[in-house]
Amino acid sequence: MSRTSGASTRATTLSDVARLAGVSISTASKALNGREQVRAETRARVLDAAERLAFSPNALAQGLLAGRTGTVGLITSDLDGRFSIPILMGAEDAFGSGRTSVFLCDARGDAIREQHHVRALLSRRVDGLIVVGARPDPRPPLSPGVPVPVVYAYAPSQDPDDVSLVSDNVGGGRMAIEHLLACGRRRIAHLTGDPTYGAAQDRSTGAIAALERAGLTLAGGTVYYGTWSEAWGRGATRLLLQQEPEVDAIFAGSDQIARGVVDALHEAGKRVPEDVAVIGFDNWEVLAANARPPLTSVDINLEHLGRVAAQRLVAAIDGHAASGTEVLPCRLVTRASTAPLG
Amino acid sequence: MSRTSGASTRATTLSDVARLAGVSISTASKALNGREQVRAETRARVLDAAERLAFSPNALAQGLLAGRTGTVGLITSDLDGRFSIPILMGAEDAFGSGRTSVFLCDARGDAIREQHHVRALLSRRVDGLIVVGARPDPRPPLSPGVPVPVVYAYAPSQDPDDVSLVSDNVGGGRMAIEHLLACGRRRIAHLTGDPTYGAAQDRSTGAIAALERAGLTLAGGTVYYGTWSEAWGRGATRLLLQQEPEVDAIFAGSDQIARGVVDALHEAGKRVPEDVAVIGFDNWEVLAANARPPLTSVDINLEHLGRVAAQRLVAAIDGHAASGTEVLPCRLVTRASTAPLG
DNA sequence: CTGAAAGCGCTTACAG
DNA sequence: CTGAAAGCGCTTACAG
Repeated sequence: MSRTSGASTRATTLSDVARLAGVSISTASKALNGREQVRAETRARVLDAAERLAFSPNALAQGLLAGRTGTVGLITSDLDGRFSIPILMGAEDAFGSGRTSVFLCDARGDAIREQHHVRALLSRRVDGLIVVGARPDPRPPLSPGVPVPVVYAYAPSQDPDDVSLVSDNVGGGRMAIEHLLACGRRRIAHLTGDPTYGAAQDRSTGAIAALERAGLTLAGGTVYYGTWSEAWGRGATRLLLQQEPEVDAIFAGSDQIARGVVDALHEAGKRVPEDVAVIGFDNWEVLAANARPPLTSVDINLEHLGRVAAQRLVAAIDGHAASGTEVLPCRLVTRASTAPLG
Repeated sequence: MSRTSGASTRATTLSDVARLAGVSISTASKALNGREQVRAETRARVLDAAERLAFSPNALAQGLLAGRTGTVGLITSDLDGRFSIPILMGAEDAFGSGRTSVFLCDARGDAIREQHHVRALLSRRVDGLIVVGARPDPRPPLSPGVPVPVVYAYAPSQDPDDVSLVSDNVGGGRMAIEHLLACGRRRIAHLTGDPTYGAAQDRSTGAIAALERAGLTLAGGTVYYGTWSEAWGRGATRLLLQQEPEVDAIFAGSDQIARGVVDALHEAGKRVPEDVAVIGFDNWEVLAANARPPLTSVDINLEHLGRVAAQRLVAAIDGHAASGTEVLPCRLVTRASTAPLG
């Protein structure tokens, strides 16, 4: 018999504790929960009994009584785990250790599967839901009638009355350009991904606005939209170098694109950052930190997003419902791919 | 008042359904649960009432009765989400839709935090636990006395009696070499990561054995151990090319290393795969698919690992406890970085 | 300060 | 075929 065969032994219950301590169940309950009306000596006896029996109160029974379970559902559509885990970690932090547990469900971008998970979670009486979208564009809200608070993170709900948390992509774009300007760059291009992504548009908007404020326009005359891939980063860079050989900085819309940019610059005989500074977006560690040189990148702060999502959810559960979309700031992480013009 | 303010309205209960259908609670229960002893017309009436009230049975109450909750805890230490999400997806598939929900907790490599999560999950009466390690080496088992079945995935337990599931790294190393041999390569080197990782040792062992079987030895005469980074992949490749300029294939111990290998080969004027074939390990999509050329890689099949972990856990919960470490096969994913010698 | 009783929402023998 | 009763493990008024 292995240790795990203990699965069959009944868990110790409050009445076991009460019996061992020689008190009633209600007294045992009060003693364990720190209620006032218990004699110190009695409380000690109960605590001791609980300790010896390794008593762990049944959270199901407690939840049934309280009408609150201390559980939350996190529904994601994250296929490679890049978004969900940081958001989960932020949420765990915000909920505080042990007070709340998180059900994580992956809907895989499928509305049916999502609906299915919502139903299962509601039958488990989660106190609330966090919905993490697959891409950072407005998404349809959960079907109406969900009886618990919902917070949308990363991808906002299309319903402006819902509580949504998104990254400030406009601000991130501005931040990237301002950093390049501070490095003394003046011929700055912007190569980015799929133009159907709101995030691509927003980052461009922020970038162009920051350039305008400095009295500049984009090198190459326009934003280079394409796909979120290294290959496009390379191709767009080659194109750019033909049209604007004197470019001295490139703002890439993602770290993947930035990786391609750096490679293509090397092949064209350009030094990074001496000749051309490069900045990425997402701060995806495995890509940004291992590039040659390591990439300066705009971090969208997913862990913080998760933390705030959890805070808003807790507030809503406690009846302090907010509403509307909240935009959270990005953060610049500087590495070797950007530096002042020597 | 937004829709989410519905949080305050009491959820509909079985007795609401019974009242609307004009039957007793017990009859309503039987009708909904498909028990035999209910007249068809009565059942229809109950089902209709449940439908109209959007009744969703309280899983807490059911779990309290059944002594089983249909929940499972997945404890991970995955900082970037690379392992947990595929494993979670496999587990979700294996558990079957809706029958089981998964609590995901991130211990972040901290034993205290892990212990903490275990306690919280046990108080929620999970039916079992899956523990996903931070790195694929044997790890200390959960503290004894956990009253539910535990399955260790990715990183095995140090206790050989525990149920553990690991990837066949020896087989993966063999597979990589056999593929290169099948491509007609004969001067094959192996550059890999941190030698304190059992996985690094295992992959090397498999590689060397496969070479021996073909009457060959490693190009360069030895395994090049280093770190799991692109930088090491580049450095090791330069070293190798000095010592063994005629190398015609490189087996890299990870995709990160393989990315560095490819870059360094290009810089040395070697074509991939014409002059040197390159194969990676992990099949980390973002790295492998975007390399130039895209990398052939050994996939450790995390989703399958999760699926099997869930199956073993379900079996143990049902009293069919297995024991010991089970080794799951890897899978070769071919891309353009390997090809037959022209 | 302590304990008997009611009840959270359900299921399952057990009578009728 | 239907329903009253007991009980899963706990907490919380309410008496004593």
